[in-house]
Amino acid sequence: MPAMKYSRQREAIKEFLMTRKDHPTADVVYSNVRDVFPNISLGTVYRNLTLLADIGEISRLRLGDGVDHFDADTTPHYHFICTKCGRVSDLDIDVLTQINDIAGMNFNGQITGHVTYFYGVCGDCCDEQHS
Amino acid sequence: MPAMKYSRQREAIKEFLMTRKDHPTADVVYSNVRDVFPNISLGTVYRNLTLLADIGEISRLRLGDGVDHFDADTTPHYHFICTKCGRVSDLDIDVLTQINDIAGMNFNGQITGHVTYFYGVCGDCCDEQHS
DNA sequence: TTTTAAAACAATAATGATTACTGTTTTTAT
DNA sequence: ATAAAAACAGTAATCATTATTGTTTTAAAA
Repeated sequence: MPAMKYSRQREAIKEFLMTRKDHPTADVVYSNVRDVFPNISLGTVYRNLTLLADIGEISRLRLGDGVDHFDADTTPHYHFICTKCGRVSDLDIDVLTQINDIAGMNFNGQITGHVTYFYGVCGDCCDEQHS
Repeated sequence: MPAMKYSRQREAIKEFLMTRKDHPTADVVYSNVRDVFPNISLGTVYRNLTLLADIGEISRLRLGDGVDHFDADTTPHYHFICTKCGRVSDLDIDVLTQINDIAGMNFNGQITGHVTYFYGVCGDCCDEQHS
């Protein structure tokens, strides 16, 4: 495990991510951090996102849309994906630890966690349907 | 929507999938169907898996490991992924419709469904730890 | 049973997200 | 200041998947 050295690029990536709660993808991070570091490369963005995720400072979301999303909020919480506009948002509910136990009934093995995301139509897209 | 014509390759793909309950990936399907159709191409496998999924005869699973898995069992059910060996297995529990309602509290929008998969250590890998 | 149009095929090229490589620059500890 | 290690930019490679193309199957009509 190589010791981690400070880097201005990594700080900028983390800082950008903290300003957003829409769980951007790597290339959204890239195009935004480019405002501060015009020469930053996409590889650097990916490497640092992976690094930050590995040490637990951010989390990587796989929401089944083929692209990784990143979140500066590492506290366990659930996400919602709008099937109309694709937007990702946080849900304000407690973690459903009890479903691990439910799933563990009639199962030979140990269940330690789960990944869940909810889908449907977001508030904005609901409004559009009525206009 | 083009009319679907019969194809022996598609039938073989569906038939292979029905013999397996470990949710194989496209290239596992490919290498197995090749025993019957040595000239079948990977593109044909992908095209037919997508086609079968689109008409609801099979389902496509995105389990966050970067590879699509396929399942001939289209009845709604949950999956478990072993963090040791990567094996995917079915869970025998009812669908947790109530968690959609829980998630919908304090949320501005309509929640119509969820995707959940559980992880942990499967029975076989648990056994290995004690030997 | 030929004919014919559409769908499916095999082969292969292209795409898109992500990771790996390479030679140069930063960081940080001596 | 020096030097070793980490990080960088730039770019090439990888991997899963999708698209293209010219040929073969299918299925239905002539």
